[in-house]
Amino acid sequence: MTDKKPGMQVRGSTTGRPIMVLFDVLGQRWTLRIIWELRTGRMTFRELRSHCDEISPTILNQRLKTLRELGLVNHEEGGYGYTEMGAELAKKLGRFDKWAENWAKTLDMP
Amino acid sequence: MTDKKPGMQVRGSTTGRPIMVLFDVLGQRWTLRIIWELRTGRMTFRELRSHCDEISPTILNQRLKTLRELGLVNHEEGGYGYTEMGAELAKKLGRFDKWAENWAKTLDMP
DNA sequence: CTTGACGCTACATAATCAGTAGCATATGTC
DNA sequence: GACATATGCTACTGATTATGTAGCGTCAAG
Repeated sequence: MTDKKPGMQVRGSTTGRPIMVLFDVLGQRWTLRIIWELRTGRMTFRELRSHCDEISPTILNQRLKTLRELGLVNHEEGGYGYTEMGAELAKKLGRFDKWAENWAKTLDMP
Repeated sequence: MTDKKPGMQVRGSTTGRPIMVLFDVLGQRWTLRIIWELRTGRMTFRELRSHCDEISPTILNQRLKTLRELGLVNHEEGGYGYTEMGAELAKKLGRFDKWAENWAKTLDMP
């Protein structure tokens, strides 16, 4: 089911280029959100689920499985959380927050 | 159809927080890829399509519509390309490339 | 032996995506 | 004017994914 790994072919790319694999994975619904929510620390499946607005457990589980296989998230004492690489990625994503605020302003926004 | 704008509610978030809107949009299939492919410059619908591995025109059009409404992409002389904000976003995404290469290495990879 | 939290699965329905065909407009060529 | 070509895009059908709700099996505590 989860057979996305750098080096393998992914939807829309026969190269297996890591960035393509990454985009392919992040381009799945909820993945970005899940990574984002974990920024506040480790949490259980159910905690994570409620942080993600009660996302369906089916999807949450699928995403966590993928993220674990890709070495971005793990599950140990304290619940789900980042691996080292996962933390790096999350840090990068964090930088979008400020940008998004500005972006919102350029769009005539609340 | 495309009613995603910062300040509005999106899937999984009642706050309309810009970062959530962003993640919601980027979490749609092909969106990241489309932004990525435009990095080499403006191109026509059809050119863009072939850069994206012949993505269905239905989807491409939907995504472009959304990206245009969100002020990230526009369509003028020379074809589709970034707006100012779009270029900023793309630049940020570009930084994932190197990270992804390293990430791939940590996963025992080609 | 009941209670509660945990990680997760089953299953049916709804939303989204994909793939192919082809239209309408514009531009250039003869 | 008739014809070819490129462009942006829509229509339509079938396949894939996501959603939502219920609840199971395990474990630790009371």
